Amino acid sequence: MFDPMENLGPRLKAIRLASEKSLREVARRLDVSPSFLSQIENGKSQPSVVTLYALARLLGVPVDTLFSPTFDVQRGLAPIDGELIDRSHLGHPADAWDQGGARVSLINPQNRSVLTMDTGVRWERLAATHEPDINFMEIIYEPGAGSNANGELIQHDGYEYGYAIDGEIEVTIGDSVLNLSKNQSIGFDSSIPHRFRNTGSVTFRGIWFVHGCHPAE
Amino acid sequence: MFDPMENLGPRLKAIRLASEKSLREVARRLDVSPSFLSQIENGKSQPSVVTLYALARLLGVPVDTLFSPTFDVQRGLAPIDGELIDRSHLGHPADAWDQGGARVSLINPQNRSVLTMDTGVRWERLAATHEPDINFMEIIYEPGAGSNANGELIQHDGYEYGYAIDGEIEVTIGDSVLNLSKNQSIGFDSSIPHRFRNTGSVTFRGIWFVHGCHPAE
DNA sequence: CGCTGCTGTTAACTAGTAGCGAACACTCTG
DNA sequence: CAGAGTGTTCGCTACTAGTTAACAGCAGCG
Repeated sequence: MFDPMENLGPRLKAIRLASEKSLREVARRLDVSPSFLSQIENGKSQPSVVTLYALARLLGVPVDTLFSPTFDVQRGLAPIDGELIDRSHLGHPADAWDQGGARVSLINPQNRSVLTMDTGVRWERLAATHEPDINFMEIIYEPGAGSNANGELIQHDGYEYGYAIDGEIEVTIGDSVLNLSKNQSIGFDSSIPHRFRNTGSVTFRGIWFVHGCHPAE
Repeated sequence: MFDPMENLGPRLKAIRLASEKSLREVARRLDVSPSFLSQIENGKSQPSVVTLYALARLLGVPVDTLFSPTFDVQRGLAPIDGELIDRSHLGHPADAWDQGGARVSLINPQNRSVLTMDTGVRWERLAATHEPDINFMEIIYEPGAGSNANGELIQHDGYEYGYAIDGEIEVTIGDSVLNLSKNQSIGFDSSIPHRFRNTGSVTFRGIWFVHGCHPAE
């Protein structure tokens, strides 16, 4: 058996910080004193069930998330922990993760499954429904990084949609070379050969949606 | 808001009975007194967080199950609750704009097609491919605004994915009320009745993806 | 029938803690 | 410097989580 309380505090704190709420703000909305909340977060006190529940609600996470040390909201179990996933192939982006099972999946930044490529590219999964051939993720390209080390174009069935949160990225689609920068968005038929490359000097972050309408079902 | 404790006791009892364990047996394995367990089940006392957790473990259900007002023991997720659903009208979000034609579409913020609702809700289209039943957009909810003026839930075929760029929004899906705040992301089967409402004081902005997988596939 | 062993429920009590207010140290901003 | 924000610690108390004990009801068994 493992002690559920051990991780509760730190976890709560992590989630609160991730959602950029101040301790006092959460305390106020929870209708508890800031001091008490601090004590909870530092494991010096334990909330009652009602408080715990309210807290989970406020932070937008299922209660179970607060217990398991590593936890992936969508499947209710400790996930494949990112980082070390061996990804030999690099096939279709929509295959990146095995499709999870939930009908509803709300994910906190620190709970995302992460796929790190060797090239300074990271994909962080944003939701896992049981819908096939769909990937919803945040993609991060460090300066100089490209979707493909040697610069070749890739293509796959389906469509791809993206929104630039931060930074700028060079998008090559077919013959055109476009620049996608902050607040711009893009959508394209991904059967057209394409490639991304961060030619700038700041990290690029974008919300990406890959819809691989299954070639051979 | 609903009171989480109200259903906790009865629910625990139901689950225990379903698994054909006697109160005393559960109490013994939980290492609490039978009387106390009885009090919990009858709402005359409340367990501590540790006890609750142990109880959930013992009964083999996720903690959240114990809170959800209606649930299905088998699937562990609150099912679509029949009571308030009838809403056939209220078209499909994926039909919001007529489907555009390009294979590639890069859109600048100031060039987006905008759909303004009367309720302080705006949808700004982020890409227009010729893919049917897909909508990729930025959605903006002013404080107080809701996806539906009268607060009804809507449902439609397909899936919906969202990422919170700024602010916070209350998401009701089925029986669950979640809070989606900055950097959090969500994905859900949109055939479950759902609703959004900005209950906070700042404008909510999110990247949204609605995928209406046409019913007759 | 009484006895034993099970079921769940209630009453009275207490040890422990959930939660509080006040004061703390720190960092920014003006 | 003051002022407003951050989170943390201390000491206290009101309350409640969890206890034991006695309760009622139902089954089988000689």
